[in-house]
Amino acid sequence: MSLRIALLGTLAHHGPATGYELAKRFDTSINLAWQAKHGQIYPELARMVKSGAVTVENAGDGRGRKVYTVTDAGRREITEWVNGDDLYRGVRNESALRGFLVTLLPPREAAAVMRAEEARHAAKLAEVEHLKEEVEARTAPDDPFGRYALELGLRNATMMRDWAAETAKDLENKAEKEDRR
Amino acid sequence: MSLRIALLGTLAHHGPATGYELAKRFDTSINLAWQAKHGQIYPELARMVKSGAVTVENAGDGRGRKVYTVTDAGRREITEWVNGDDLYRGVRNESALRGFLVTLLPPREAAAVMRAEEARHAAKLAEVEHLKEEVEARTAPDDPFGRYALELGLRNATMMRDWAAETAKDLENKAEKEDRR
DNA sequence: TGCGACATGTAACATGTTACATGATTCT
DNA sequence: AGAATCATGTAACATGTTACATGTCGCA
Repeated sequence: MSLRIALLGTLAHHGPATGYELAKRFDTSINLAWQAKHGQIYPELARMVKSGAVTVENAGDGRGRKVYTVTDAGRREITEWVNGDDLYRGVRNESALRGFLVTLLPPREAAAVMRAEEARHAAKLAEVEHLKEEVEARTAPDDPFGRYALELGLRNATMMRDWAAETAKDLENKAEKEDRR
Repeated sequence: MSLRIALLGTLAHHGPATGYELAKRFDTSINLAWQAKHGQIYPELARMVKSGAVTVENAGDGRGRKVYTVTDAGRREITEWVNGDDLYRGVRNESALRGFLVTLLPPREAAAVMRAEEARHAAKLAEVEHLKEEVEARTAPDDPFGRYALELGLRNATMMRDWAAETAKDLENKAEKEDRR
């Protein structure tokens, strides 16, 4: 369902696009909210044509490009979904799982694992900051599309990095205490 | 892969358990890191027996309970996974998607959507706080298993709630500005 | 005795990823 | 001419959810 809404939303905001273009948009700011590969996108577009949420048009070029456009029914679907309370699909977070399991290791090793985790999140944060600059350079300053999600991506990466750092610190303290014994 | 690790980790920390018990543990603190239903757990346990990560024993009671125990090979799998950098399976976040699409609505409606989002995250935060108290009452104060993940869950819910609130505020400001025009 | 929790398992389905397959256009 | 990118699609597989199917045990 959510993939469908993500595709409709992108079409509603940026205008008609091909499946290929939609796939590439999942590499930009919307990446922080949703993603999909073309192997999932093409079948979904076909389903949406059938159900009337979008229309197709053959671009008529040799490549067989197909341009998709949202219909009013499609726009209604977006509004309904946004107003719904679809939330919390099961959380599945490898970092949190690592935070869980790390206590099975001796504190020194555990701390090293969390320092590595911190580094990964710091790198992710830099990535999001870069993406933000890119988006800001490309879009009008008063166009908030993607801004809110970008802000969330930034906060999330920061939060994860700090959590990993503090967890590492805590484990390092524990290791030291153990040494003194 | 991660489900397998989550199951092994739980067995390693709490000791041998049945599939049913493992399923119930996914409703406690590990819920903030990973989850699974019994429909996924039983087949996975069968696979792990085959590959030697766990052993089974029939409890011998009429209910046909089967108790699973981690093997050394299973423990090794955990350590390897924790030390790996398995991270960032595609982010799929309905809240962020809502933050994306909300700008397609008029500011007043959009603000209402984000206020509802704020309320959902505030409720989630309360839930995690409650879970934390429960865990703290049940486990020894120096047993950090689950504590780090719980802390992350707390931070995440707080971050999401604040983000939703600030986004709502921004949209409310926009609506007001529009009214004055 | 009947209900709810305990207990295991499978089947059907939905979602998501990777690999395979094919061909056009553009740039060097 | 060859490589990279554009462009669409399907098949095989992995993961996750829901529904179906079956039976036990403890308690009111």
